[in-house]
Amino acid sequence: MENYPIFFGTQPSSSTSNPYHFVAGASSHDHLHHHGQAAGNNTGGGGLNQGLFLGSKQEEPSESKDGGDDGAGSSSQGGGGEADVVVGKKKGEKRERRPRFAFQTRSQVDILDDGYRWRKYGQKAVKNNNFPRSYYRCTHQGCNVKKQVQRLSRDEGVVVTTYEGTHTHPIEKSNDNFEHILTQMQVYSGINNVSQTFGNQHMFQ
DNA sequence: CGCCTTTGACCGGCGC
DNA sequence: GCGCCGGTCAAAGGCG
Repeated sequence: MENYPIFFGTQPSSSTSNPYHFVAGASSHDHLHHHGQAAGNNTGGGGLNQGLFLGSKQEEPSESKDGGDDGAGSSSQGGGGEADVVVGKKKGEKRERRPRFAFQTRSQVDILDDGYRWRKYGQKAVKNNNFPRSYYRCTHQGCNVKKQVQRLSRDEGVVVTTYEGTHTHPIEKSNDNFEHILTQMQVYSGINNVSQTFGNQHMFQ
């Protein structure tokens, strides 16, 4: 997972075929000031997942054993990959492919309230990162959306959140906070190979 | 009292 | 085949 090509400028990836060509739907629209709007796209992750993109699962070829402790930023970007996550059942059962998308915010807290209810089901230390990664699942019945939250060891102020799957139900709360999150949200745009920040860049801290 | 976090074990994939 | 590594399970405890 360290391989997400959403790194800021750390790793200039050639990324001619970067799968992450998504633009935050909310910000590309007018304002997301009205919460009702966000709740409207029930298919999306509360306005987030909507029309976003498919992430890729890519293995990093080399790197292998711990390449270094703080190597969080030094992981390879690999390049292209498939655009789906395979959640394989056993033996030739159907493979679910689900959209996945990651973004990073600068925040003091790991838990970003995006309007959904999440239950934590695991926490694991990952390589190249001093901070553990947390695994959450949407508690709504029948909704198997997952997300993982990880803090960069290099930059303690940056939290990477990865969503996986699509919500099958409307959002539960009005997400006022989320507007604030979008403000700080940094998304890697493969097109220009630059990370862009939405809204005002005044971030606390 | 119900829901959620915590935490170690377990499991499967992959590289060596 | 073995061990590493990331992801998930499930029991037990915590908190509102």
